[in-house]
Amino acid sequence: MSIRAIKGTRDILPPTSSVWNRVEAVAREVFRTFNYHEIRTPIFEETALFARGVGEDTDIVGKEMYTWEDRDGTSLTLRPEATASVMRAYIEHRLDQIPGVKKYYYIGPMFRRERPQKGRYRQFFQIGAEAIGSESPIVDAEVIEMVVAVLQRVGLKAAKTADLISSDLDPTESKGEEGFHLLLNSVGCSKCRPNFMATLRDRLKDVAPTMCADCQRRATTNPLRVLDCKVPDDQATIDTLPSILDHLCEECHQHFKVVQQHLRHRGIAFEIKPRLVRGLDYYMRTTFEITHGALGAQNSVLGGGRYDGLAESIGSKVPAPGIGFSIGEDRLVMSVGEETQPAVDVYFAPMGDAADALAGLLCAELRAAGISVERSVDRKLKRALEVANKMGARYALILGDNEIATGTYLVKDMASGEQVGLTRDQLVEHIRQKKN
RNA sequence: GCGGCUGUAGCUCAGCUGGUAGUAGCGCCAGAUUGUGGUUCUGGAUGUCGUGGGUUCAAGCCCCACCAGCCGCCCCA
Repeated sequence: MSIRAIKGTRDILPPTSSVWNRVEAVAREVFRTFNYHEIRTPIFEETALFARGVGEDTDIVGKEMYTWEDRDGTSLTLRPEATASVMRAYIEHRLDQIPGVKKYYYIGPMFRRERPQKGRYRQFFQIGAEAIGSESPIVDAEVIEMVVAVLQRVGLKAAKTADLISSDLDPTESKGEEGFHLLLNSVGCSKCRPNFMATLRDRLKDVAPTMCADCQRRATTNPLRVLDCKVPDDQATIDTLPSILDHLCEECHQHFKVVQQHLRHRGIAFEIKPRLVRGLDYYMRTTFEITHGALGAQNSVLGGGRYDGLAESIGSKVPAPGIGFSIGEDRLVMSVGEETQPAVDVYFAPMGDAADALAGLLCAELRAAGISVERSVDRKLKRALEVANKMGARYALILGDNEIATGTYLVKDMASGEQVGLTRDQLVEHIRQKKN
């Protein structure tokens, strides 16, 4: 058997690759308007970075990383996410010395060794952004506003949200299933979360035995996950469990309140979901997620949150509070849907040796004018036009002995079939005009 | 990592209770007189039937293992 792409990886081919390009271009443009700048970090790092940053006990670190030992014995890991790397770079280059809130974005592949499924790959792509250097809830709201802007600009519609706070997202435009849906929560801080965890564990001791097998297990391994259980019979019990939002300390409560206020000011619809749990240890206070109905089981398009303690956990002496998100680009592209690749402007068919000799320079001129050109290598005009048609070319450009004798170029509009003989000067103008 | 389903030409698929692969549709290639496509007509190419074993006189169809994809769980983007 021939060599194939390995499990969980894939080739992104045209025309789908053009959707990826568009999504990335839109993201970059939106980020620019919020004054975010690109950061490119290495694709592998010392394993310890992720172990400490993401958290030893998370599934990501515990069983999903691609880790190997380098020749000198250091343990290296293909990055499973980028926030830890951005923070590492921030600390390493003393970016805290730059005034104001530091804003970075990245686009690139991440690696997690999970069982592949639709919307979940072992090499997948994230578009993410981080705002570091401020604890202000205004930054939280702005980050969320920015990512919502990316989704909208890419053509997604907001879904009808249950406890909708009035909105310019125009929720009536789409049916609940189809659009995207912003979920918001606060998971507290190092002061208040332990209290909540204690009461939650306490309660679970009593109720867990009546719940599903998964929940009984989670009750000890990962109590927060119980809140996220989808088994119908468990829902009644879950409703009786304490909510993190009732256990926030005063600072966290205030912070969360202000985030919501600012989202309302901007008319961004959201749903508060006290059960929203994130799988990375570094999250605190604000967490959020956006789901999209068209995706199936892996319906989360992006997730994010605040990570004020991350810098310290990877060894920084200076605090570096921050908030960020990452978009699952593979999933975003899926929910955007297919698009057709822009067709070539001109399919150029030179016929005969004299035309061949002139062809190169003419192609160069057209391209220099911004016109895309495919030069035919077929000898027969009939064949050339067939190919031009199949490619969806807008124009066929014919140059043979007849044209050379009269000093013209025959331009054929493939849609209408009309042909005109033009001089060299008229040629570029003609094609450009109709191109717009 | 666990469970279920699936795997036949480039794509979508057919293949009856095991008998030696289908003129299938789309696509591709070549023709239907000399420099004109999109419609039409004619002809053609392509498959180690996911891979490797096993049962059988005989396997695309049955059994086992592996691989890959999809769906669900877990988790997350």
